[in-house]
Amino acid sequence: MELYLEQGYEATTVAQIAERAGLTERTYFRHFKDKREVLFSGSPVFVESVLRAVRSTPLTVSPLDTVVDAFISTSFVFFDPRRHLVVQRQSVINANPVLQERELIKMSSLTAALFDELRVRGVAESVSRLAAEVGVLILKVAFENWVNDTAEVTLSELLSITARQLRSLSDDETALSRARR
Amino acid sequence: MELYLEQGYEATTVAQIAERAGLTERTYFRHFKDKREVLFSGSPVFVESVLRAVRSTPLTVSPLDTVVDAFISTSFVFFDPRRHLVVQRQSVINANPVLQERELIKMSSLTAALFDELRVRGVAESVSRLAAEVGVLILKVAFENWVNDTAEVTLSELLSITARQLRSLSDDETALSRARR
DNA sequence: GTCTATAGTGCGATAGAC
DNA sequence: GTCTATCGCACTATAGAC
Repeated sequence: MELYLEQGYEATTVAQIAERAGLTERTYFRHFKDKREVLFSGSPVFVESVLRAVRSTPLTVSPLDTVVDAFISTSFVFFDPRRHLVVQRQSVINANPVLQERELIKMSSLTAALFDELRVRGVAESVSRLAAEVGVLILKVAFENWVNDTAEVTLSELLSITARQLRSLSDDETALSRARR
Repeated sequence: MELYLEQGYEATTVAQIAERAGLTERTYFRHFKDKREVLFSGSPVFVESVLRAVRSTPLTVSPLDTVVDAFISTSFVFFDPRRHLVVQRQSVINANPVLQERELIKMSSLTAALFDELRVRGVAESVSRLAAEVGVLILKVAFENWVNDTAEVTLSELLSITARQLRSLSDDETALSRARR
């Protein structure tokens, strides 16, 4: 993070990262599969925490609410207390398309993991798929607003707000499409 | 595509691609910025076509319907007549995480382009964002079902079906969350 | 820990299109 | 005469094989 912030991502070599960490280049690649991965090492921990939250949610809660609630409780622990660090990390990512690619595939694997978890709970396949996708969409939008927001509202709050907005978008759409029939 | 299908993506070198095309490696990199990009050269054309469709839609149509309708009309021309080729291409992509990363960032730039287009039409920022995101989500899910489907339904039809499912997911959620209050 | 293949870049030369 | 496409060559860094 230091090197990426000081010199930019591209200008930084793995050799430099290894040196600053007091390791050899070879050892870097043992821990992280490529130059990008070091910025995403927290991702599996986050995913596991979300899945745990889903598992501990009663089956009476709707699938989408289950997912969003899991994000809310996990964000409260994972993101809200570390806003500054998260913002720095995001600024590095936003400046580099190759890092954005990696971030997107992490999101996509989060979606896949949630889909599986919902399926295991007995939710129908097509509903699981959509609930996982829509849930992660809400996370994405809320997260972006949280990072760009100057007024320091919590990510947990923004997740609720975004979920509500999405519902009202859909209500409007439903109303509109009914009106047009 | 030939080489990627014959030998796999990783096992294929840029030198081989250039040779089969009767060019040098250096010229390949003039046309495509990296080894992956050659599989995505159709993407900007698709995006432009979608944006044109959005522009020609009356402002009375809701934002989400505008986006979905644009996908339907463009898919009818772009995907439905070339199912076999699209399926082949997708099988190469699905076998290689680095190609999936590239695909995801193309989707993300489609979302950004749609967001801008809606904004230009005077749609509010937060609505534009969500309509673009939800629209692309519908495309993603419908496309995956289309590719995996043996019964040859058109992508255009699947787009309508998926949009309807998403709406009913949201209706259920709304009903459920109201019931729980 | 060492050794190597290959992706990807920078620069310069050449040739053809308009 | 300018613009654009191709090629050749030297070079670096990532990533993987051994």
